[in-house]
Amino acid sequence: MIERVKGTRDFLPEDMAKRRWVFEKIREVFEAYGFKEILTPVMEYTKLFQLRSGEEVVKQLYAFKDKGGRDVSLRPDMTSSVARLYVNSFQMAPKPIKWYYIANMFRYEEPQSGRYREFWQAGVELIGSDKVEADAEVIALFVESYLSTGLRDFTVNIGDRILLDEFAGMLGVSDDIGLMRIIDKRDKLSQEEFINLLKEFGLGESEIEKVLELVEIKGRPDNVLPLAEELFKSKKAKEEISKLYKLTDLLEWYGVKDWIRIDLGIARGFDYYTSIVFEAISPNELGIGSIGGGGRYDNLIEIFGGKPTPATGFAIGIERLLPILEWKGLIPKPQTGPEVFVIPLKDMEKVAINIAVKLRREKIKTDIELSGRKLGKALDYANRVGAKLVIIVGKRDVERGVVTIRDMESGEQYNVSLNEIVDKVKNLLKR
RNA sequence: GCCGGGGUGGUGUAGCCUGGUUAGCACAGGGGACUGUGGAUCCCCUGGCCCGGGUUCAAAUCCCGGCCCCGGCCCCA
Repeated sequence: MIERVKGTRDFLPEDMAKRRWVFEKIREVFEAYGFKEILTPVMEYTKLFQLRSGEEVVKQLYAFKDKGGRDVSLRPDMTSSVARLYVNSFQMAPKPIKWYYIANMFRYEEPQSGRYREFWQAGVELIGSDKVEADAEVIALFVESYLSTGLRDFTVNIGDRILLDEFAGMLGVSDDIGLMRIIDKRDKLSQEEFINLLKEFGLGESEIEKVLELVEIKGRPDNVLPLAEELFKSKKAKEEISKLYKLTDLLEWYGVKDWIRIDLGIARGFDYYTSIVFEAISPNELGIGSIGGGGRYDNLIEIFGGKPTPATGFAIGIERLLPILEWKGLIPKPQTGPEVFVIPLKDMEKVAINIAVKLRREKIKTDIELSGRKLGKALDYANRVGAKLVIIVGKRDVERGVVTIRDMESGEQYNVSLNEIVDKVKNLLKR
C-alpha cells in the first residue's frame, strides 16, 4: 500500500468544513482592514530562500531538482515570495502595499504534535512604511483575527530585536542569538536551571542580574515599560522604548490593548526581523505554544535585491489555532449530510429528478437516491447520512399531484402538492 | 537531524511476550427476509496481518532495513 508522504494530511469533508470556517472568519477581517489577497507559486528557486542564510528554515527547505535541472524549493513561509514579488514588480507602486494570503507552506522537519511538513498559514504583509503606525495596524489586525474566531483567552506578546541587541551589547555579549535562545527557554526552566545555563554561557554575577531584570519586563505595557526605561540607558534603546509606548497607545485606540503584553525576552526564530516582534499565545492543555507570530523586517527586501524598504507582517498557523478552537468548542458543528434526500419509488425517477433540480437551483443541498434502494433501506440511508428532510416520490401520491415530505427529526409527514415543494422545504428548513 | 512508543479488513480491536487451527470479535458497507415508511431483529456476502529481506520444517508473532503514524528534543506556525 502506498502511504501518504510523511508529515502531510488528507482533509476529509468534516475537516474542510472546519478549516473553511476559520479561514473565512479571518479573511473577512483581513479584507475589512484593507488587505488584498495574493497567491504566489508554491515553489521558488532555492537560492531565493538561501539569501536568508543562517536561518533554521533554510536547513528545513523541501528542496529538489526539477527535470530542467533547476534547484527549486517548496516555500517554507510566504514572506520570501512576497518580498520577491515586491522587488520584481511593485517597487514603484504606491505605498504602503497591503497584501494577505492563505496558503500552504512546507518545511522538512520531523513531524510532531502541532507540526507538519505541510501546514497552512493565514498572514499579511504591509510593505513600505517604517512608522509605528504600521506596526499598530498590523498588530491590531493580528488581535482582531483571533477575536473573529471567537477566541478570547490569548495574548499577543511584543518584544523588540533592537532592545535585545542593545541588551547584548550592554553585557558585552557577541553571540546575541545564543543569548536570546537561552532567554527564550526561561519559561521551561526553574530559576536555578536558568541561572546555571547563563553561567555556562559565560555570564558573570552582575550580567546574570541584568538578564533576570530583563526577563521580568513581561506583562501589561503600562506596568513593564517603565521597568524597561530603568534598565536601558542608551539613546537608541530609549528611542525604541518610546516607540513601544506609542505603539501601545495606538493599540488602545484600536480597542485591542487588553490582549497586548510586553515581553522583551521574545526573540523569534527568524533572523530577518529587525525591531518589533510579536507572537500570540493561547493557554491550552494540548502542548501548543505559539499560535502565530510576526514582526518588522526592514532589510529583507534589500537582501532580495530591492531598494531598502521597510515592511512588517504576521502569519497565523492554522494547525495551531484550529485544535485550540476545537478544544474550546468554538467551532460550529459542520452540517455534512444533505438538507433534503429525494427517494423515487417505482417508475418515479424522472419526477424525482425534476424535484431535486428545482431544490438545487435554490441552493438547497439535495441528494437523490441513485442506487435503486427500496424505501426502507433508503430511509435508513437518509437517516445515517443525517438528511433533514426526505421527499418520497411515489406513484400513488404523484397521481394525486402530491409528494410526501418527511421530517427526519420529528418523524412528521406532510403531503405537499408538486408546485409547492420548494416553499414547503424552505419553510421546514427555516430558510 | 536525534530519541522513545507504535502499525492486524473502512473503523476500533483480540492474537505477538512463549512461532504451529481456516487470524477471532464489534461496528460500518452491500444484499435478502420486506414490491410505500427508517433509527429494530434475523440471515448471507464483501474485506485485513504496512513493504522488503532474514532466521525456521513453519512467521501477524523473532531479527534487520525501509515507509508511515503518535509523542519528545531542536526549531517553529
